[in-house]
Amino acid sequence: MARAAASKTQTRIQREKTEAILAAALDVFSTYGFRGSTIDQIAKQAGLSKPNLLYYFDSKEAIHSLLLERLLDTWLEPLKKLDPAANDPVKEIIAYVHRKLEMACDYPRESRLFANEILQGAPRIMEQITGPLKDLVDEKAAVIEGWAKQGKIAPVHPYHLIFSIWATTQHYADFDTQVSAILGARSETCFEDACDYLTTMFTKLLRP
Amino acid sequence: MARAAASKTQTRIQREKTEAILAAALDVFSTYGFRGSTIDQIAKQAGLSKPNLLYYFDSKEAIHSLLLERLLDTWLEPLKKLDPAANDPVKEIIAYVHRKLEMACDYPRESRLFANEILQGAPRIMEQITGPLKDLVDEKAAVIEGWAKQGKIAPVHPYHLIFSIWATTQHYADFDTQVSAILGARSETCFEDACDYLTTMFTKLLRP
DNA sequence: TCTGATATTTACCAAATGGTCAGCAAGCCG
DNA sequence: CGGCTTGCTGACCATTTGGTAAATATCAGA
Repeated sequence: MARAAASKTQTRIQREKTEAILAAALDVFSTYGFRGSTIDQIAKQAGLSKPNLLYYFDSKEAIHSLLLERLLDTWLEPLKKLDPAANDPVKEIIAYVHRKLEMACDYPRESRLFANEILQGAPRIMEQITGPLKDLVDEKAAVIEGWAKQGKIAPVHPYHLIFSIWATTQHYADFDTQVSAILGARSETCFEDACDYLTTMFTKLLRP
Repeated sequence: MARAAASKTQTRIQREKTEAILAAALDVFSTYGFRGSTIDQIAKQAGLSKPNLLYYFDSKEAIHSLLLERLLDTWLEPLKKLDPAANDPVKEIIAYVHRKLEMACDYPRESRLFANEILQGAPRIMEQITGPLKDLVDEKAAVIEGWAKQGKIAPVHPYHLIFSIWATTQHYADFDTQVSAILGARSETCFEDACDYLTTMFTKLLRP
């Protein structure tokens, strides 16, 4: 626990500075990964000196952990909202795709932070993956399979459906550099085009 | 240029050691990214001392550059093979998906190396992206658009089609940790399931 | 087997990095 | 204002890191 955060009631300055640090850390970690990032870099980005930053957080790892911890909740929210009782399952899944795409476009740094962590073998969030994340996916995969058995959507492998939704949506955040470079001027309508494209793709796939 | 590699004819040892180094470097770089990897780590993995490694390569960056350079050719090959004269465009694109998926599964480290580089803003391969890669994609996107206009495939945004193929196939290499953790025992049939799933998805999308 | 080229090691360096500490400065509250 | 807590800094430290230099060991060919 950080010295400053150890007290029960945070002061105004504590709140402001910790948030500034986390914001800066998100920038840096999402770009360079954990090992590729330095405290100095984060401190500079946050407008603090290194010792000052370390007054608020005990270590580099502590910042990273807190960031990942906070991330996972937000990250799972779109899938959590998938309603098993929806009366139009195709629309419900498409809505999930839209939420996911929006999240990737609104929070690209979060997406990259997550991608970096997974790429490196998820050393710091493996428990979260095999725990809450897996549980949620298992649950929702069962829902999807149920819909398929009832003939409400076309028969698809539920896990690979989820993977393909993750892959296609997060691609726009994680590989943004590449996407922008290739689209050039077309980048301006990228989000709308992607939204249309993915809607079509998953609708065609899922319509019974 | 590395001292050892400067000579025109490489000796047996030079060939062996450079390959060992590149193999080790691929392992390390693909996991930790450029900044997160150390020469010591690579040297150890290759069974060499650090100075000995630096006898073959001038710097950490030199190894990384050579790796990326070699990578891009292999990486673009599947798309290059997309035949504009194919008489069944849907099948032709599906075949491309299969080549891509196979490549992701056979060369996951290469996929991750590339992913790491793009995630970090592609500082070392931006020219390759805006150059050869973009040119190839532009060319093939035009082919796909042609097919769509002729009614041979359903009308789709050609660039986003390509992105979605990249995203879905590379996902199995880049996010393997996550995929395996979630599938658990189901991982064994992952490749076949993914192949089936993607075939269905893209066939449904593209069939006119 | 001798010799020159190639290969490898030991010892080293400067810079960067994660982190600490003692002391000084600012806020806050009576 | 005075005093106590909170916030911040500069100097410092040990370790790691990328990289070098010189000395030594190994190899291939005459």
